[in-house]
Amino acid sequence: MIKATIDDVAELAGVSIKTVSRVFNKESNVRASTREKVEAAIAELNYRPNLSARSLAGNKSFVLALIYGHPGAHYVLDIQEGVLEVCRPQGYELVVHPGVYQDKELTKEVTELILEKRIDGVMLTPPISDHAAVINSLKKHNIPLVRVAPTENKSLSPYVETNDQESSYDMTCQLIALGHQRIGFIAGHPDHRAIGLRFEGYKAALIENQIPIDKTLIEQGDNSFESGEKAARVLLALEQKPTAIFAANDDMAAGVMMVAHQMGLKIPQQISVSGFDDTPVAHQLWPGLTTIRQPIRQMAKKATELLLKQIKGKDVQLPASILSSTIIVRESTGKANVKK
Amino acid sequence: MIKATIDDVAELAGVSIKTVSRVFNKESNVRASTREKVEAAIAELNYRPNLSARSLAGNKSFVLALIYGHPGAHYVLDIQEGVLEVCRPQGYELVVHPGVYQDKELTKEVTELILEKRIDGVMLTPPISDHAAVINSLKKHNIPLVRVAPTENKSLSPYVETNDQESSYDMTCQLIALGHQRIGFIAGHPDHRAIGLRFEGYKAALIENQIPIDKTLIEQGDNSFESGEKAARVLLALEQKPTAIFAANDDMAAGVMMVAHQMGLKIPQQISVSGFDDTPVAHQLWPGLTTIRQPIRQMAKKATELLLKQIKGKDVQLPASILSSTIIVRESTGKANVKK
DNA sequence: ATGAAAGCGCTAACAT
DNA sequence: ATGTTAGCGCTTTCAT
Repeated sequence: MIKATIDDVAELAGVSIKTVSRVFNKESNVRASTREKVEAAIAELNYRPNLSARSLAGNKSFVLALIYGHPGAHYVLDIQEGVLEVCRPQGYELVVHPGVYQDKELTKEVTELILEKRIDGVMLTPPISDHAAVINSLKKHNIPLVRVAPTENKSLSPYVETNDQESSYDMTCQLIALGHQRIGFIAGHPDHRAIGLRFEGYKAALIENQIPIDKTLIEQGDNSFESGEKAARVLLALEQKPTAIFAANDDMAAGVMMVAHQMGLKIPQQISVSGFDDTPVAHQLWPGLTTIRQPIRQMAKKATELLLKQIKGKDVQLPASILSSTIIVRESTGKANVKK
Repeated sequence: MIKATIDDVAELAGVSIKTVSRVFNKESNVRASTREKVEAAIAELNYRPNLSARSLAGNKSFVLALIYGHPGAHYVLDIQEGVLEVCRPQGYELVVHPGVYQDKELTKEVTELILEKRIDGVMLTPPISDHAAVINSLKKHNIPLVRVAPTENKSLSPYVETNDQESSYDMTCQLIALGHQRIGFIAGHPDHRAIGLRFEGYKAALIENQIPIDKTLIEQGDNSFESGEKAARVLLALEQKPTAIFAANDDMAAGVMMVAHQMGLKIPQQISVSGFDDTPVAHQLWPGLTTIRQPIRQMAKKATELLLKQIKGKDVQLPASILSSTIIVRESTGKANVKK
């Protein structure tokens, strides 16, 4: 079936195996006519080079690793599929490694993985994109690295990011335009730095619109639904309730909606709610959640390109391009119901 | 760093490389004292065998492939992590391949993947577990195969499954016990056979309880939220409305809840709703969705064990063990509100 | 522009 | 119980 080796191809094409190798690796110094002969032989035999042999001889594995923290299943799967879409056609495979940011063993785990499997390049996703020890170890071993949405030490590796801060700013401005003045904010998990930027966007919008920042309106969450519920219970029990709550992710926003429903508050008439991420939950909730959609798959594709470029020894310039998120307006936000 | 080769270890331990190989591969015929010497040398040099060399010489890749259809991001990620948990400690890596059941190219894609990457074993998840062409191709190439929740041709490969049908039966009985007589059912995508069994469970429960099966209460969905909405609009517009709706998955159940909310129907007072899968959505909806949780991760772990057993040439007996699902009761189901 | 020869680091088959 | 000798199918180096 696929038993053909480089020798078979060489024989059929009437050249040496080195020439076949050159054709396959798109090296120069092959006459066009020779190249065609070889390509015909490859096609006829349905030849595929043996990866193990290539790796052994060339000291490369043709394998990339994706180390992911857990910002949600859809995020991870989207990243994963984006990477595959780009790396497979270029002959690279992907190995995935679920990592836990707080795990003391994480750095060791990752280091062993890349050393044992001779990984050619690594991609890190939030929150691990900002994990200093992992990054250092990778740099030390000189492994090509690319990060998705890092917030710190951006000069350490190529990366891709999205305009989270700007989107949050826009979302907040939109709420203000709807007449909201008391806008609650539920911040994300502190380990997850990229989500921290969302808070910055919120603050910037308030300042820009000369609305004082009221600390009682700001709660700390941890990205989970439950933390959203907890924060909402605090915010909605305030004497001066917010008329809108902006949660740093959809899961927490879903928690807010749950509490609002339980308290008999009408959304959006009595309380507007908005989230961030546009997870599937966002449009399955009632009412539909106004949120922000990141171009996750495109980020993954772009990042993979940057990684492969590095692996192939090409220069990658910093900073990488920034991809834009989009506000998705659904039914959970509406005009402020301000008592006059 | 990890530059030590088998020769270095052999030299340090004062034995031949073959003996080192034997120790590493846990072969017999090594004296205990020799084994210890070798192990000490391995530890001292932090030796890790080169995977490529092992693959090339042994004609094995130490790589498994997971071909997944798309039954939902959490399902996929759960499976993936379950597989990794078992295969990594045994020295196997995992390569993932998102496949589309309807894609005409799927069989070719999978075949090329296993041939080019010299995959040692393959796991199929629903709905691809029942994809005859893919299975045949794999069998033809003699690749060890394990399937998650197949419904057909079960003798073709080892597999793991859960008691979907029984769970659906139990869920339906539970609704009946709450006084429901008119129970709507929204069936899943016909390509996804495992979900079809859920319908069988529903029917069995009705028959058992001598409730006539009313075809107007049965709608065909496709596993999507939108199809759940569509089906709910039909069911809830019936002259003789159901008092409960059981959807074959959570996404469709979420669609039902959305429509009920829009129609101003109180859940569960006017309409009970239940789903299947216990996706994160289930407890983020308001009210919380009564549903069924499958032991996805355990299934994946069990399946991986079966796959590795096959790869190592051990006999695997059919049928494989059946793991049990659990009914999770939340607030979306309640007593039937039957007008007397 | 092309080829010959020497490994890459391991396993397998066969000694001993 | 342990060692020796050939490869596995490529890439690399160095000729030509």
